Amino acid sequence: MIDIKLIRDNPEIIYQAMDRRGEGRADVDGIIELDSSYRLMLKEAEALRARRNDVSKQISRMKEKPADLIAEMRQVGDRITQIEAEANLLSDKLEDMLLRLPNIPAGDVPEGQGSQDNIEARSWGRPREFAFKPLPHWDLAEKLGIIDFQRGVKLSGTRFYVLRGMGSLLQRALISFMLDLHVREHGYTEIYPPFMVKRECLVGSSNLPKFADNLYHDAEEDYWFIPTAEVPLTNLHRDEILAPGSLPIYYAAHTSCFRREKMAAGKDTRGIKRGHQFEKVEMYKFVDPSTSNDELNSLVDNAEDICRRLELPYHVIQLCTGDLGFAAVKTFDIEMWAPGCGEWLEVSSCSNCGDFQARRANVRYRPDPEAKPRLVHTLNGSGLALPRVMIAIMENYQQEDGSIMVPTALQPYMNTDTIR
RNA sequence: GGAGGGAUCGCAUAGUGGUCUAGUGCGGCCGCCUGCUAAGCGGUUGCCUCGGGAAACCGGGGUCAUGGGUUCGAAUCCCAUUCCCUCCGCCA
Repeated sequence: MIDIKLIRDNPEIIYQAMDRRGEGRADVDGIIELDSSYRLMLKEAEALRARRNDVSKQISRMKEKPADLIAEMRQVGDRITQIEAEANLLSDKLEDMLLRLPNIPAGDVPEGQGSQDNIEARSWGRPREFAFKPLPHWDLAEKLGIIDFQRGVKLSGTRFYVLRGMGSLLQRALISFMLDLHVREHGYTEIYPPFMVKRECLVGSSNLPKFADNLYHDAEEDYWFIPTAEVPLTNLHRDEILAPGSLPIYYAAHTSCFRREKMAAGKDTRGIKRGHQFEKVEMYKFVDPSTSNDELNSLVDNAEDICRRLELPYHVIQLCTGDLGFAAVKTFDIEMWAPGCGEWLEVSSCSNCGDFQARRANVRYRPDPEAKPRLVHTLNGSGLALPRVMIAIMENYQQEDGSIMVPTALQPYMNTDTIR
């Protein structure tokens, strides 16, 4: 959420931000208008309250209770109730509009309309030369018996699959490998959070109210299935004031993620690239605002480190203003080349959200013991998304006989050097 | 799921309709005292929001789990919800 005071005092900054994102300005005007009428009403209600407080105090000191004053205050009370009811309607509407307004892109984010305007920041490694025609992972995995697509569909329908034997072990090995690296070498604390959370957590992380379409929801208990560990991690410190010296905080979590993928019906249904349920290791940071840009760079590097150690060629893409996510100030995606299906796979997306989520989730810190609380900055990044890394491993490490070599870094976790 | 108890300023507690502008202790901060430390003494102490101000700050409103209600007036009374604790039941 953008600070209403910033919108109120510097609307031109917000107009420019919306233009850069390719969004309209209409909502901004609506917000400014609502805000001003709301504050007018609030002022009136508060003046009446001040009077009632004052008179009530006087009455309390009188022995004889004056009937006329009491009658008048009864009317004042009714009026307050009336005005506040109207003011609450306005403030609810205002809140909803603010929650649907995207974040302001950083000044150094390249301008652009959409993904075609993203720019490559750097690349690492060289794609392997194949002496044979590399197979897509769905053929490889099926032949090896490590992914069962048909039974996945039998159990749960389209976009579900079953990992089996070495397929399941490969995923588990990767999860342990990634978490170990983040915890032991990158300084993250491992977290195991709930996979179902309350509605307000989704508001805090920016998934609600605007993106309800992509979420699974249990109506009976009002539990929401997390689409990413970013949701519970953001909310770990919701409504808290972090003590001086406690920043930065680094968390890493492995969770299942649940997404309806309603918009993409029929797209990417082959293989394990885009399922309704998938595993991901997520990195999350709560940091001092002055450091968040540097923290983004080290976050991306932590994700890249996984790729390098798995010896999988990748490139880093900086998203342009038109492709930036709702909550992000600045984002870098990491993509791995998959020679079998012949496409770049997004295995990580690392974003600095500035104070956008922190304001929604009310996460603050005290710079020093006597200082007023300030909003933290939050950052999130995949480190990494499992299915796509598995695709990259299967397709890049495949051999002519259909077996798959295990990356050196994973061998201790799998007790073998080949999947056959 | 059933029965009962509870939620107060960082922590611990007091507070059953108007001197609560929420008291006290601990902790924190500032100062004094003091060979050093400890102790002692004095002062101070949250958060949100609106208005004024360049700012320090000043004034208003709100905040005693949350949302409603009763009342001129609610931490206090009523209703609903959430969470916690105890016991019973069920359970990986």
